[in-house]
Amino acid sequence: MASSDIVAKLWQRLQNVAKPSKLAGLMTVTSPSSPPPAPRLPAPRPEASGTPKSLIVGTYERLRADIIAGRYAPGSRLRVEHLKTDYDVGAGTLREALGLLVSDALVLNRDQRGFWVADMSLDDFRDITETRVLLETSALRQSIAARDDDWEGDLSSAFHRLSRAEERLDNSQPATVLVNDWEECNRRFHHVLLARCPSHWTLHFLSILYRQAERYRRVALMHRPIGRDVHAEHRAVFEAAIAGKADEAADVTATHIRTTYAALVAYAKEHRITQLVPDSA
Amino acid sequence: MASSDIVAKLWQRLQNVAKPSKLAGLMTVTSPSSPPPAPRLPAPRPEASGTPKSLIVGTYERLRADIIAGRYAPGSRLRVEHLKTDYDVGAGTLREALGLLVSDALVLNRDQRGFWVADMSLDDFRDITETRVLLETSALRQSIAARDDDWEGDLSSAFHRLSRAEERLDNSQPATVLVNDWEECNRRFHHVLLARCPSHWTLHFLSILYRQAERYRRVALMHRPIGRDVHAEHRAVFEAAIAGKADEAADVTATHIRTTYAALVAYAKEHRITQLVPDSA
DNA sequence: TCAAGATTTAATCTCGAGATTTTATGGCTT
DNA sequence: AAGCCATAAAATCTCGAGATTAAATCTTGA
Repeated sequence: MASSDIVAKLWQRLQNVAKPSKLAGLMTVTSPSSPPPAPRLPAPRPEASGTPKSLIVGTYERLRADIIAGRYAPGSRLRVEHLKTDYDVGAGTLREALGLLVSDALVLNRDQRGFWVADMSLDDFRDITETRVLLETSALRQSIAARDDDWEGDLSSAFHRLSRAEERLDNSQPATVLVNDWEECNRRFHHVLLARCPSHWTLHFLSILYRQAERYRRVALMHRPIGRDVHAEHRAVFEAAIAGKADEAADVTATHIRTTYAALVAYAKEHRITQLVPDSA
Repeated sequence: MASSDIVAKLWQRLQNVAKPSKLAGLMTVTSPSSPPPAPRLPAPRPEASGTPKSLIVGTYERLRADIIAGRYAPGSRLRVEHLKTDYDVGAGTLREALGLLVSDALVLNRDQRGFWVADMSLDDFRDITETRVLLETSALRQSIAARDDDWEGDLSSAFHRLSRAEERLDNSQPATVLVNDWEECNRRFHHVLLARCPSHWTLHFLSILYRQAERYRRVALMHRPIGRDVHAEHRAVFEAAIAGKADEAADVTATHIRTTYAALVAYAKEHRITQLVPDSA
């Protein structure tokens, strides 16, 4: 309840929308029955992309981007009848795209009762964080145990690119394009780190958790840019992994993953105290 | 490759179908483009069930039961055009039901290329087993740490029922109805064990793994009935959990989960040597 | 005899309209 | 004034047919 409230406030700030009334502010996050709150600006349909994807997958990706970017607030309903005009596809197509999002647990679906965006809360983020620590340290140990020359080369490359992206972020104000850039480099670095892990199931679950964490990371990022400490953590993981020090790499990774959570909690508390104490309209 | 081959043989024995030619036997498991191998006997549509479910969910459950029971061989294609007549629903409905199975990873779906039953292999089962050990020991520790009187009562009840089901299986030949009964009791026992674990994500992933393991467990069960050692393991977990001995409970649980995998490997090897060395028709 | 390209077949993908269920609204009773 | 039931509105769910894409077959040439 309380943490969910805090996230709601963060969310509103991130979206730069006029703050609704006290009741509506709560409803937006906690209740599925809120009135349509989102501006009608879905991501454009890319005409000639790399590979010709099906309409379902294309719609799925556009919807996912919109959800992660916060165009649809957590807890808000996703009505097929409305969305199909926004995204310009049939009802069945949109329905299946939503089904894919349900697999990612970004969208929930109760039988005969429609779809809505999964809620966000600090408790949920902590759960995501700790589960990810458990799986990622395990996967990292297995990946390091099976390391080879190719892997070390790929890892060096990914680390280098990430470093450059972090420099760019460090030297400027947080801009969406830079955040997207860093996000991709960060994803790739973590992906390569675990590339030699033989457990497909562990990797599958981690990919789900990573996508979930994306929403929270984005909130934290827009307010507190990447610091040199984060870069130092990446460097420590990289060097330990290359050296084959599995225990050390796992420890640093655990700390690294938990750092984002701690940063969001810290910001949420500070935010609540200094800026959003007056909650009236 | 080799382990996948072994599972294919197990599968054929379980289904009691005439052994196809060498090529066809391999194709059935490894290739998605095999001719329709399954008998057309889908589960009947339950007319008046407990709660009125949507057609999509109903079809999903029928399909899942048929896949787990082995009516559709691993790797075989699931063509919407054929299935919609068998299950007597529209194409869109069947399509969405298949989408739900994709979430469970019991069915795969390549864009524009249709659906097929997920493959089975001993490697995959080992992965499932080890990932489940990692998550379930973690969840069990958290559940025990948060135990209370209600939980102990529920656990005693579930353990009692499981014991009775195991007695019934022990005293008779393996029959499908008894296996189904034991399966449900076993599921419930493990579910109650973890009921106090606060990590929803861990439990979510475990539920997926449990459903996956169901297919493999069923193969092992039909050939090697529940022994008293399995019952002893359940008792050990139960007593340690009630007593609050988290480390002990976790250790026994890990062994318990790995036992099923070891039993299937042992049977597969034995089976291959004594009976299926001649692979010709 | 083998390989590459064109034709045929078959399946998936997509859409719009109709049937069923849920939710919201208004009036009535206690 | 509060709670409950009937009515109305809106949304989900479902289906069949058409468009698009992938696979299989046949033909042609080297």
